Amino acid sequence: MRNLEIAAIFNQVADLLEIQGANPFRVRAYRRAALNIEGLTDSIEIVAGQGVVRNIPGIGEDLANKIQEYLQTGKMEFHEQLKREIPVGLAKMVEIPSVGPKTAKLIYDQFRIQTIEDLEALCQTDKLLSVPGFKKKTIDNILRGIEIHRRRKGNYLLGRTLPIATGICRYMEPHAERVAYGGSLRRMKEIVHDVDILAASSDPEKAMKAFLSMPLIDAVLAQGPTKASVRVQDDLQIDLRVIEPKSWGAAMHYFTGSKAHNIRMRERAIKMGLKLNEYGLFDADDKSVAGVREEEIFEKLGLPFIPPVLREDQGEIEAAAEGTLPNLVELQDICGDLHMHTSWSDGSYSTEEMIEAARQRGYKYVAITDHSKSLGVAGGLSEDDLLRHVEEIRTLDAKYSDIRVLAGSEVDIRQDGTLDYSDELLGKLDFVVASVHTGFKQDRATLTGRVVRAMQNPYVRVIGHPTGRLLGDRDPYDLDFDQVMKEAARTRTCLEVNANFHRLDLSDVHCRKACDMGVHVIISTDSHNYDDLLNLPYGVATAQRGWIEKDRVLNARPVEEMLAFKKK
DNA sequence: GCCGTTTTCGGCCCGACTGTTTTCAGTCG
Repeated sequence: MRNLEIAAIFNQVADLLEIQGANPFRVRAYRRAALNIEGLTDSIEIVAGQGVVRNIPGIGEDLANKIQEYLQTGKMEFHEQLKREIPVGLAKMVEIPSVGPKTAKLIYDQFRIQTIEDLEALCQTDKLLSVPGFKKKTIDNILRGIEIHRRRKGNYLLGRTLPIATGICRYMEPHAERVAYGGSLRRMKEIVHDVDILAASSDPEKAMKAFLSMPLIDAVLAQGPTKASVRVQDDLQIDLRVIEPKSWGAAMHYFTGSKAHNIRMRERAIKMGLKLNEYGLFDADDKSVAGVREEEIFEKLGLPFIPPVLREDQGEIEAAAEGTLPNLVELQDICGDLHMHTSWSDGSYSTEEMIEAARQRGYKYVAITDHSKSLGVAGGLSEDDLLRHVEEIRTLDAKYSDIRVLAGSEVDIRQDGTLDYSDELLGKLDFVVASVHTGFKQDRATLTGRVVRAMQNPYVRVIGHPTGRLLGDRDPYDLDFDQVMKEAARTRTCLEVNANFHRLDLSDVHCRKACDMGVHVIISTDSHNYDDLLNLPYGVATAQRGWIEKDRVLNARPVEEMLAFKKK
């Protein structure tokens, strides 16, 4: 997959063109192309091999040629040329908040500054004051921006950020008529960069005042009558926008994004002789056609409601127009959790305690899947222990009438691709998850071979956390997903959508690919304690972002039907 | 640079806040 490489180059070309002062629409064209290549489920080499690069939205003749050139030579001459004309350091400089392309270019032209360190040093002299348009405040802002840029990790896990946003909404509720979070958080992206809060109020001043007096604020970055930005712990930025209640729906749509989705929606509005902005949908006479409810906006644009998780301009508007939006799996469809650990291996609670917790969540079934023997660090069970554990599970299963308890294992896929227990032993279990926990650094062919071999085992129903990634901590290991998914479809082995918000593995992009390739999934929490059970919504949202429909999710089926999904 | 219910040229989404300006450019989302 060289998709990300090409997307990164297009993004850098956009940055450099912007600094050169190129046509903004040309810049946008590169950005849009980058975004669409990033979101592509297939590898760009394959798409190019089939000669259908131009089917990707935003890729025309010119960009198609540039992609071909890069795939064939490993370079893109236009990109190289831009790098010769403009120091790449300038592209880095625009990453500083408050420094845009114009400022970067100006500073470079006047002072030949091209690194952030040099810019900082320059700001500490008074040389910049001689430049028209630069006064102390501007310079202070640049220095502050440099500091934020240095400190910010910029990437915040969905599961860490959502509770903060929910807390702020709860805090704001008494001070406005309606409050909600929007942005990438509402779209449930695995990583978000900030928090967008929207409030509807006929007294914006009151709402704004309440927001700015929240105790958790470290600094106020900007504040106006209807819009404010603040920074809280870990440099997380929170933006608030206050609008009138009559604009609630339009504003929710606008602030949920994505930006690419919004642009497409506005273009659609224009074609229908309408104008869409955060205040509403307006006709040629500037009369409001819709705005109070988000659903109205879609209705008046001739579309069914598009769920926020799909709003990425990845074909959802076309699908909506054709009436072919997916029948997405929903949280309430999930009737059992099929991956969890107990104190028999590295979980925190006893088998009975975990069953009880799952039962209280209303699940109809649960699989207890502790680690297997070779995973010593996680207290993997020996064969004898496993047999005793199965006995315990059978006893507990008999005790409960309202929840079915399946005896399982998360069996290790060993470095040579064999499984950690014999087939005879696996045959005594109801439900087997197979996972890679070691040898992440092996080459693509070896790792792919291990997973493929595991899927060929008749007892393995699902591959756990298929890419092994830990968001922000560990890259996914190198798997040939075309091969893995083909084999998963052929052997009717499910792939797990691990709902732990550090993993979300499969990712949304891989879910979409699974969808396209006829692979079934299981959404599991991989719980090690009670709190982990609460992660399920993140897994469901990730599946939704990958357009996964209910009938593709095995644990959205009754237990007998789920178990009857036999392997080939 | 892309694209087509205004189709191969001439458009391209829209508005808030900031700082420096007296009307706007730059940045951001």
